[in-house]
Amino acid sequence: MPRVSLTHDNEQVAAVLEEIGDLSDLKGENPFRAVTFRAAARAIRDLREPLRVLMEQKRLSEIPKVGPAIAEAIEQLLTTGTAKRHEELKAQVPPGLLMLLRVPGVGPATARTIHKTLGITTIDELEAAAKTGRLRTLPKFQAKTEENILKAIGSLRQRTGRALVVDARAAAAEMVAWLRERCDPPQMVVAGSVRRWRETIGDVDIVVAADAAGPIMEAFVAAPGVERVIARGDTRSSVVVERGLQLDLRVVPPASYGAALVYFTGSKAHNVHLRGLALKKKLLLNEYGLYRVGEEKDGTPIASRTEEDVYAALGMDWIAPELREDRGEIEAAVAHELPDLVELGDIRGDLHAHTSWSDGRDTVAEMAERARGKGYEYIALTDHSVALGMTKGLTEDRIRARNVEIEAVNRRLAPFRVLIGSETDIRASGKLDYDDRLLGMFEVVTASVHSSFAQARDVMTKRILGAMEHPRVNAISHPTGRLLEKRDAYEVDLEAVIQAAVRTKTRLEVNGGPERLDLSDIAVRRAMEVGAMLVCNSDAHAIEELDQMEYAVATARRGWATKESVQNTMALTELRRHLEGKG
DNA sequence: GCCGTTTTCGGCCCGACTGTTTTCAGTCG
Repeated sequence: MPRVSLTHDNEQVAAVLEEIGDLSDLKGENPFRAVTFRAAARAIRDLREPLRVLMEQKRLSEIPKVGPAIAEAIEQLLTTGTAKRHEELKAQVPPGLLMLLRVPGVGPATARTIHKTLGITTIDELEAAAKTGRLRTLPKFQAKTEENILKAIGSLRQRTGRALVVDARAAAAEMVAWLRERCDPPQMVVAGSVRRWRETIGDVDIVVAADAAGPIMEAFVAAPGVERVIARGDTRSSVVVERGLQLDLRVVPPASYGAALVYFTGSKAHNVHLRGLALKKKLLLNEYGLYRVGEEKDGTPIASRTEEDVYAALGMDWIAPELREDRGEIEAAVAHELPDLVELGDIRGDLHAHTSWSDGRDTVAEMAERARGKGYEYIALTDHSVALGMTKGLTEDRIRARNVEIEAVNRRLAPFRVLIGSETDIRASGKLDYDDRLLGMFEVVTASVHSSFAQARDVMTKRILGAMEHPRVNAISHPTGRLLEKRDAYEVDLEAVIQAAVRTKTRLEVNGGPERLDLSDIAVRRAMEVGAMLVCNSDAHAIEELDQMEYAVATARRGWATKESVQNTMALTELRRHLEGKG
């Protein structure tokens, strides 16, 4: 999974180096050259210093995989914005071939073949060729391959082009910081789907309460990073920033702040339902306040200043933004029966994180110290099992070696506790990647699917259920395997998995990786209905990513999860009792 | 392209899986 880079520069450079790797592959150059460019990109994402500083201090060559050629490209990128090597490759490789790589199952070799023989450079052309059976004329292409490519294109098309919540939050935070610095409005909040923690974001809504809108609008459209101004008005402006993300700013009078917040937080369905409810009470709700019908033009609102006021005036409890999807939260609020949602502060530890022993960036000690710094009582370090060769999965010898390190850290940081964990692969056959003896070496085992995503639904379901039956498997990680805007969930009978979670006391993970959020909020809701237990995890591969717990908890909240339903809200002693018995 | 020596070029985290093949290339993680 790509990590969040330290700075904007670092991320930009990493992205270009990665693209050089792809282009070099497409051109058919020495494949190890591409490997190196990608490795350098990864090393840059792992950096803890800005590239610019390293360049100024002539220390670029200290970065792993950065030699003379890549250092030159980095310098060019940082000083001129482009790299010679990148431009040359772009000129030599037909535009569009890069897009073909986005089709799962199409790699550089396939892309090259279909371009050379059929002249195809776009996904549309590829789809047409597959539909008319022309792909079949190529060597090593049969009906099945054609079918797979069509399926892959189909799911590619279903993607919405929405931003991941992590990217939208970053863009929103940058803008909010800028506006605070320039104008410091008394009240400002990011509303909309960002505030509701939806898993993907269409656009970002920022609501500000101020008497004079002029200065803040001015600052908004002049913010760094604004690529295009769509609209600039007295109460509302819209701009487009990087990657096409749209930011809307609404300025409302301070007296209307609460009502505006309700209105701009949404969801639309929630608002429609609320307004309908208001009408039944002969009230009218708009973005300025709650009024008696007929008085909205010149009357004083019954409520408007805070959200709490507005909900209370409608005879209901305040509703957490994560619940505002019109999925029963309004009825529950009227009946004063809203769930007592789990909160970030309830989390006592993280049960899924990686270290440099497998594919993580940071050491056991660094991960443990950061976890302790977050106020946790424990962290399970769950490095990968052997099947994931690419991730340096742990052999028995390396499990033991890692244990020595963990024990030393535990002595030093007590009473904080590092739990000896494993993220064990569930292989295509359904077999776990470690035998029972090796599994017995771990205090926490989370099992997950990382291969053969295309298995038939019943095969995949059996595969996962089989793992859940195993007495040493405490949890199933990212149970559906989806990558938002990138890869669909695999076919699996999720209802059967949720039922099995209750029966076998296996926990279902809510994975906080912003591209996963898996289980989804919908599935969490179902798990709550049948009484399955969850565990909220960061799946961190670096110390900063421990903060991804926030996304896991938000997703659990969207699924109405309570503290009692999330296992890692337990204190260590209680947790240990559960782990021994399973669960 | 980079690395680490076997100091001047050979090897490059590698295993599982698929779809096409009778032995493997390509993709994925």
